[in-house]
Parts: sequence; structure tokens; C-alpha cells
Amino acid sequence: MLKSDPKRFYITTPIYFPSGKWHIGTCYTTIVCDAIARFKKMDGFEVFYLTGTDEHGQKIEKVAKDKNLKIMDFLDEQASSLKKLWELLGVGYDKFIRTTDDYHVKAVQRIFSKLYEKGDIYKAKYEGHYCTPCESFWASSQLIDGKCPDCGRTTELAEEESYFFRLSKYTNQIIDLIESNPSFLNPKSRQNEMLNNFLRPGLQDLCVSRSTCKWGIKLPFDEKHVAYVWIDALVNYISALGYGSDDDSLFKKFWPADLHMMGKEIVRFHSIIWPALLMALDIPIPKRVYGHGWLLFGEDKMSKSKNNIIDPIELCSRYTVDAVRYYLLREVPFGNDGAYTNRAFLLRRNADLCNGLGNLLSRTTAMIDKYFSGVLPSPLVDSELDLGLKETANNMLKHIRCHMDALSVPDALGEIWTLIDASNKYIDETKPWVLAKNNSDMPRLGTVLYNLAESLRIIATFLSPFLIDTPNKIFDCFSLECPKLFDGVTAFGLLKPGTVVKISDKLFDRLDVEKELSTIDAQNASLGCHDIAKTDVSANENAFPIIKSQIDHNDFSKLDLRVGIIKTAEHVKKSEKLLKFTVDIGIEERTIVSGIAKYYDPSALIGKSVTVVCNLAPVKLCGILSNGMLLCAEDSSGDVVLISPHKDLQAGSVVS
RNA sequence: GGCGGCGUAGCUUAGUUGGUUAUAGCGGCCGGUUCAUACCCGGCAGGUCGUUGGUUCGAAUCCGACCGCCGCUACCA
Repeated sequence: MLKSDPKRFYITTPIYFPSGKWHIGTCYTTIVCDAIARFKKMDGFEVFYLTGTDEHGQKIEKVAKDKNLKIMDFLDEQASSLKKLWELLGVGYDKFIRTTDDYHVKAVQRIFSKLYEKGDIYKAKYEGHYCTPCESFWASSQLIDGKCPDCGRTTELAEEESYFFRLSKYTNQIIDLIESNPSFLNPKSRQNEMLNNFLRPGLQDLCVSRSTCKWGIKLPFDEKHVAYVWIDALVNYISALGYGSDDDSLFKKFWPADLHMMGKEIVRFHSIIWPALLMALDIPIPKRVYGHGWLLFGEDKMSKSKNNIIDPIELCSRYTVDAVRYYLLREVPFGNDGAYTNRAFLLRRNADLCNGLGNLLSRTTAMIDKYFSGVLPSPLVDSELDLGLKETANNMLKHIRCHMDALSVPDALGEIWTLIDASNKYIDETKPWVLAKNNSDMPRLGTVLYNLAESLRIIATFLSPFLIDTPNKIFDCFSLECPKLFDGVTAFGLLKPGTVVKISDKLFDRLDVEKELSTIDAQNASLGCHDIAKTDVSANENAFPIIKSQIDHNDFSKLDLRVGIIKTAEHVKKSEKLLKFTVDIGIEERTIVSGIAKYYDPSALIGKSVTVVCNLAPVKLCGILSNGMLLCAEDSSGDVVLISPHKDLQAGSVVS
């Protein structure tokens, strides 16, 4: 007999940048992938699920330094805290890669050499903006209001030698890849974005090295340079499989990847740069790249609550891991952004997990206990009513598989709930409590309860890729183990009559939503949590950046801060963010451009006192020379406010 | 400014190529039931499908304008 090729599935999350605290947005991607990976395993695939951390770069160096830690100590700590989080959330990855791992470093170096020899990497000078204190180069587009994006100080023009990857060469190939292969990049709107914004205008070659940053992988042909993020980070998807090492059997087995999953913010790197690199290396292109939406933390409009518990660990310990996984997988429409609110979470938990699933198990096991002393009866007397239930169960795998292939995880879960709902309805229609009153109806009653037990077995089986403890609790009641594969599980008749059935504990406690919300409010208030509603956490991990390194008074005295009075204020044409001001700083009037158009109506600012940084080097913004800076503060919700003196002072008053 | 997307019941949302009374879930109300976690089952209410013109026998669905929200991007990430 011919052995057919085993079915394989390689799925990846992005590697996470360990500079801050982990939040529930990181969890979202990873849990979705986990569910897909588990599903594929049970569906007969040999699966490899990869996740990990992206550990190089200046920021890492800086954060470690600011925390007074050795870089590797800091990184070890971060990686292990992430692994702990995945363990808590039941994430069963097959490999956790760290870009500081030996084999990865070697693979990156080999790839650099290969591309260099091929001529796809070349050395060139480029002009950039250099921030001396930060020792970093920035492109014009990276500057924020003309200032260093890291420290906000003025930068100066300088030249740097760097290595470039000939990305431009691959423009047409990538266009062709996306256009002729619609399943490669999804959702479809991302294809348009990539094509219109980058590909059709033509790609620019990509700077792939840095000479100012030390914390990175050294280029084998030029030790003064380290790999800049692109090649380093993206290569993890193949280095993790042993590409470029002595043992590349996993690579041969699993590449090309079946699915690179990520948040929409990094689709560009995965759908353009990554395929181009692979093309340059003559490696096959991954089959699918999917950019999912963000999990947003919306304000709970229905209540006065403005606070949300968003710490995943806190959420799990309070409401169970399965409830958190269920909510993330069920409530966030895939491909779109989804909003997390405590209310929605609690309502979902009650409606689906307590009332739907938990109560079904409860009433079923209770009846087997009550009417058959806890021994599973035999199915003896079939009826028309049974057919619908069996059919629903029989079609489940087909339907769920279809949704999972389309990456519609919420719909896949919905499919399981149709069987849960059908089972609850089946109880109502068959009325076991009426059958129980009549001895002659006992065989029929036994059949009904047997069918319900079978239904629960099937439900638990299909839940097991998505939830962790709950399926096992259900199997436990029937003294079963979770099957390894879906194959053959949907047909009724697997459970052995005579099995001892345990009455289940409550799967999930029903909660009073209003009470729970006020408890959360009270707790947050006592913890001093401020309004974190409306905050997009995935884009906001550095809402309150860590304290910068200490300066002495001499450093401080270099700043020339003065009170200024706004004389004129207007919108900068062709700009969404910028306002142009004339500010009286006592000795003269200055033109200052500031990126606060979103927060202020210019006409309302005329005559107001503000704080001005007067000796900041001028910078051109949208063609206007801005000579100074208006001090502003931003809170965690993204609100930006000008800093003004408590009472009006003479223009030019010195701030010290 | 360029490109793209979205706007359907209180909330979340189905509506591939235009066609009978426009989904479904949650929440609300009413009824039924009692095995069960005040649960389950049934029913009802609630929508001028963002606004406005047009094409058509007929539009949530196609075209134009407008309003509102969002994403990507802006002289080499």
C-alpha cells in the first residue's frame, strides 16, 4: 500500500518585542494561533506551532540599562515571564524561539553572507538625522515633529554607511505574488493597501544594518555593523526550523509555512519584505499571511464604569482561563477590530458558558444520576426527535473545518453552540421528567439521556482546541479521555452503556454582571487605576514610558524655557496634525509649528500663555520653519494638553 | 493630501453576483416548563439598512454627492 504524504501544518505568531509588560493584545494573536494549531492537530495534521521573542535592537539595550540590568538577564527574565503567561493561558506552542539563540544568530549571519555574495546586499551611504545623545540614525519620516522619536531632542543631518537589501528588484515579483495569488494575503483590504501604497509606486531598497547600535547580530563580512530588525526578526520563521544549521530536517518537513498570523500593523513586513528575502534566497514563499484586527478596550457605555481590568493574569485568576480564551476567540470578529469591555465579557460568560454549556452538563448528569443512579443507560428506543440532534452532531466537523480554514474562529465556535442549543431544546421536546413518571417509558428515557451524553461527548471533543479545562471536566463526568483526533468522533454510539456518570460541578459560576462591574470599579478605584478606557493597548504599550536616565543640573540648564503668549494660530494646510503659531516670547515673536491640531481649535488658543522651548534647533515641518517647541503633556488615553502657567505672566518670563 | 475600508434593531452583527414580510445572538418584555447554575423552551417588541439624489419594474445591495468613524501612507523604517 502506498503511504500518502502526511498532512502538515506550520503556523507562526510574530515574535514579540520584550520591552514592556505583556498585555491582552499579545495574548489575542497567540491564543488564536493556539486554537488553530490544536484544531489542526486533532484534524489529523502534523503541526508545528512557533512563537517567541525578538530580542535585539537599541530599545532593548536602553530598557535594560535603565533598569540597571545586564541585557541578557533582562531578556531572560522577559522571555520566562512570557513563557509563564503562555502556560497560564494554555498555549501549547511547539517551539519558542529567541533571536538571541545561537542557531538563529548563525542562520542570520549565513543569510547575510549569501545575499551579500549574491549581490542582493550592498553597501551605500545614506543621509539621515543623527541624534547624538541617543547615538541613533533616523530617516526623515521617522522623526516626530522633526525631533528624535526616542528622546525628542533635535537631530542633525549626517551620513552613515549602511548595507542595503535590493528590495526594489523584487517589486514586480511581489506584485505578481499578491495579484495572482489572492489567498496569500488577507483580509483583502490589506492587498489593496500594499499594492497602492508601496508596490505600484515601486519599492525602495531597504536598509538592513546599523553601525550605531551594538545590540544585534554582527554582519559576518563587516563586524562594525549589526543586522537591523528586518532580516534578523523575519528569519526566525525559518531559523526555528533549522534552516542554515547542520540539521534542517524540520525545515525540509514544514516549510513553506501554512500561516503567518499577525496584527495588521506588521502586515507590510510579512507580505513584502519577507517574500522578497525568500525570493532572494530561492526559498518558497509562505502560503498565507493574515493580518487580524486589534482588540480595543472600549468604554463601557452602558454603565458608569470607565475602568477595565485588562491584565490577562488578573482576568484569568478571577474568571478562569477558559472564559478569557472563549471571549477572545468568540467575540472578536476576525479580521476586524473588536472591543473588549468587562460587560460584554461577563455577559458572554453567563450566556454561553454558564447557561448554555454549563447548565446542559448539569441537567444531563443530574438526570442520569436521579433516574438511573448514575449509570449510563443504553439507547433502546429511537424517535424522530433524535434524528435532528444526531444530524447536527454529524455535520459538525465538516462545518467547523470550513470555518477554521477560512480563519473564522468565532463561527467555528458558533457551530459548537448550535449543538449545545439543539441539545437543550432536545431536552425540552423529549421531556425526560415526564418519561420518568412512567415505568414503561424508562427505555425511552434511557435513550434520551444516552443521546445527551453522546452530544456532550462530541461537544467536549470539539471544544478542546479552544478551551483547556472545560472539555476535560466534561470528559471526566463520563470517565473518558479526550480523543487525540476528530476522526470518527461525531457518530453516536461511542459511549459505553453502564459507564458510571459523575454529577458535574458547576463548569462556570453564574455572576451578577452589575454587581461584578461595580466590584471591578471599586477595586480599580482603590488601586488608583485611571481611565484606561478607549485606550488601544496594542499600540500603546509605552503609554507611560519608563523614566529616562538621570541628568545633572548642568544638563537641565541648557534648556531655555520661557512663557510665551500665542498671537496667531492657524491650521497648516495639507496637514492633519499641525498647527502654526506665532508666539511672543518677550524678546521677539517666533513661528512655531506644533502637532496638536487634533486636540485644539486654533482660534481658541489666541492670547493663551504656553511654555516654549526657545533654544531648540529650528526644523522644517510641512515646509514651514518651526523655531521652538510648545510643551505638552499626553496621558494614557492619548489626550494631549498644552502646559500653561497657573496665572498669566509676562511674555518671556523664564521657566526654571 | 493620496489610497483603502466601514456606517443594518439598545449592543454585537448575517446579508457572495440587486428580487417575495431584511438576519442571528445578547439585552428587554410576555408566556410555557421544572431535569438543571432564577436555568431551559416558545413568543413579542424594537430598524425610513448614515443622509441625499439617480439607474431599475424592483436597491441594504449598483452609480454620484454629502456627513460621520477608522486603517495604511506622505521626498529611502
